[in-house]
Amino acid sequence: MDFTSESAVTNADKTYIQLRNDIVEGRITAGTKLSEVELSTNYSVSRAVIREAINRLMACHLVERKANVGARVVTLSPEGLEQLYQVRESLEGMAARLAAKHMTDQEIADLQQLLNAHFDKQVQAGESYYQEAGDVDFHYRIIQGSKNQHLISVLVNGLYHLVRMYRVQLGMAGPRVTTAFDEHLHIVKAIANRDEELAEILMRRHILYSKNNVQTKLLNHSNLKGQ
Amino acid sequence: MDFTSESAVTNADKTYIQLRNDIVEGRITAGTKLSEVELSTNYSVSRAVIREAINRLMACHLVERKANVGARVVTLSPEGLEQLYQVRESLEGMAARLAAKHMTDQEIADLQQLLNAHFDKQVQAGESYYQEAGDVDFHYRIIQGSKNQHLISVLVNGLYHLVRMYRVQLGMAGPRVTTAFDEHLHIVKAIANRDEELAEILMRRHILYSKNNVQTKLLNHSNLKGQ
DNA sequence: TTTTAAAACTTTGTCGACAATATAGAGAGC
DNA sequence: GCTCTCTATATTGTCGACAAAGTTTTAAAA
Repeated sequence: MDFTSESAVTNADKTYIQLRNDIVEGRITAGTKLSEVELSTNYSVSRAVIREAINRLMACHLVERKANVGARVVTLSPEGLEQLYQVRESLEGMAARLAAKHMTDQEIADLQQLLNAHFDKQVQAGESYYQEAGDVDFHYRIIQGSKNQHLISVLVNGLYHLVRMYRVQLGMAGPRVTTAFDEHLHIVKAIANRDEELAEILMRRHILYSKNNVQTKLLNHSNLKGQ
Repeated sequence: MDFTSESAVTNADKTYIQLRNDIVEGRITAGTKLSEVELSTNYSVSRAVIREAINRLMACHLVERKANVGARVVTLSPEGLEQLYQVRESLEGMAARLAAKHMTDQEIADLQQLLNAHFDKQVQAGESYYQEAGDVDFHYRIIQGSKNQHLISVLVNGLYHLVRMYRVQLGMAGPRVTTAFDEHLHIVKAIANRDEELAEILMRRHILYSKNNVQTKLLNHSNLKGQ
């Protein structure tokens, strides 16, 4: 699940990752003010490393800071979700295009095998499996397959944490399991055929569908909370 | 030129901007090791603010850091340029699409007027004008016109500094002046017609052309340096 | 002469204290 | 009773010093 296998050598690294997970997974709720002293006692580190962690969280749009005032965890909103998925559509579409160009035959074979494995598990677990891990795995591999460092960095180190935050906090389970799987199949097929154009189009459409799905969920969510 | 009109309230802000400019404009050459103590004396601030500045520079891909070793200014390469422009193509294409949807009529009118003004200056200055300021202005407005915060942040606060670095350090003057202007005209026309699809296609093509132009320049550049 | 290991040194990572800015509260004036 | 100002308090921004990790130098052994 922590699909980046990021190496945390320094103390600031570890604190950043901890804090990030606590935010993404809702243990620190959206909109909360982040007090540096409070955090430094909670995480048992000095304010300096907390500040560095917060700076990194700003870089991936998980917190916002106003000078001399402080940092707050971002708040989730339908507009934010819309905009996030627009960027995903754009970047991951390009990633699929580049993956069709740059992935090795071996990598493509591995990807197909991954889908097969997920399909098996899905059958076993009664369709409830292919919701989180499988999807993330799939998208992550294609992003890596683009072999584009900027793309990889912006998506994996940046936006994907926010994506995960929306997913977790909206309690992503639900339909769209099987259909998403089929879409993944078609995308891989296009990549295997080295059809860059089609790979991009299919990926964009896939994310567009995904957006609509998540958006309705968000609306239900806020409706429930509103009552 | 400093088209972001970013507000630098804190000392770290100012130092970040100074350092960034010194890197982008080549006063600190690509590949240089960034010594924290040396910088802190040069910029007359403590190591803490230097560290914060370096962290922000990492976020926009202008420096890379290895833990316990130090930070280096990135080195420019044909591959890096290619990858950078692939991301630009993707994101700015989406920006144009969204601009066609979300820009107000007034904003579009302003944009057309901007192009006209640039055209006049271009005639006066004998075609050498429309190389930097005009181009940046144009792209910046469309990015803003997308009204997508993530898009704006990734491009303006992130990748565009690297784009500028390539431009400055390759000494961007040269042809492609008039053709780029025409392409801009067509893009604005598509936006004015609210033709999202076409706006995206034209912008992507525009950046693709631009990439090819810059790439040949980079090749010449490295050839010259190699001799 | 080459290789290896240890010690000296340089650089980064972390910390606690001080300075500057913003927020909250009390009190005076209207 | 309300508003405005001034003061007190709390929080962030900045600094210099110490700790830890990496790098270079030096010297000894093969």
